[in-house]
Amino acid sequence: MVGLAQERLLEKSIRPSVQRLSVYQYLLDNPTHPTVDTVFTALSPTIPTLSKTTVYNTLKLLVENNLVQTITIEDDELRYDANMEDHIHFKCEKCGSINDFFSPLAHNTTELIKNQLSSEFSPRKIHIFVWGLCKKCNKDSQSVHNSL
Amino acid sequence: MVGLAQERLLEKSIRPSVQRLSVYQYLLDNPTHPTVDTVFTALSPTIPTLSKTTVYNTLKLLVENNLVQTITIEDDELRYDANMEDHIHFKCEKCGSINDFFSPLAHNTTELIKNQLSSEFSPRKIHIFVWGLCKKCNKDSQSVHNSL
DNA sequence: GTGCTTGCAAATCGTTTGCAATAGC
DNA sequence: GCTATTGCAAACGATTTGCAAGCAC
Repeated sequence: MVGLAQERLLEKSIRPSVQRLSVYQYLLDNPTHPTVDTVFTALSPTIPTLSKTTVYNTLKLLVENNLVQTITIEDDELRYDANMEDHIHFKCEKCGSINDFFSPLAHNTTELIKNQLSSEFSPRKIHIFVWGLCKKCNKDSQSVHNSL
Repeated sequence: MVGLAQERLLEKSIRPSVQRLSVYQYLLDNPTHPTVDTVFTALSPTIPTLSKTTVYNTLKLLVENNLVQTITIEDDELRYDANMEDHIHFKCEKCGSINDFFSPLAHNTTELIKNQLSSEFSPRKIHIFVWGLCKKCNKDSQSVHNSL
């Protein structure tokens, strides 16, 4: 049996080297919007010769082939996401976590914007980013309030 | 008469130095989502002693005081926007221009997302980015098609 | 005079580039 | 063997930091 990662690479005529498979598989397994450094650090033990350049090259290749997308929710570094479905990204400004929302809202909103804009423009990709407090941090800050 | 820029700085207890007023006024006058470098280059002739560090410091200060927001529609550099209303940013992937949409769509979508998420989270800021072809580039590419 | 602001220079850090070594067909 | 891929080292560029000089109240 051939893995999903390998299958997708072959579909795009990308030679499934160990490095490429590992990077792509890592993104598929970890929908945590990792940075280049996170991916590199995570895979280094398994592939001791891995270089950061290869991680950069591989991610660039995957993005160009629409297997992975870049997430620009941070001011200072790029994140990567192998999930290509319409979804909203929520970043907690307290704990820094980035979570996904796959509700119909995300899909419907994306479609709505696409349709409204498509009379004049050709929208290709839509990203919706939300910043605020996540469930946990929200609760924590309420507890603090209550305990005062 | 005191200008709008100065008024807003004073409201936030920010000392309205020449540099700060110039940077903020530039953003108010040029809703083109400039980069740090663009702002610096534009103001340098008027303020010959201006340093890029001051532009960085000033923009950071304005962002912290909610007078300006950062736009992360580019993979590799930050842009700044003094317009704090709900609006959608559209980036043309051909000519690179970034345009605003203030349609009810932008406002309503933002409100919708805020409301839907607010049962569990505390959303503070929402950005909607759209990539594709702008009106002009869209027309150009169609002309090319027709002439084939 | 004291504290805030500015601006130069150096440092930092994410990312890209050049190029030689390596691996796969 | 030839081409694609990898990975090291150097370069690059945006941003931050340290700190001394200048400015405002």
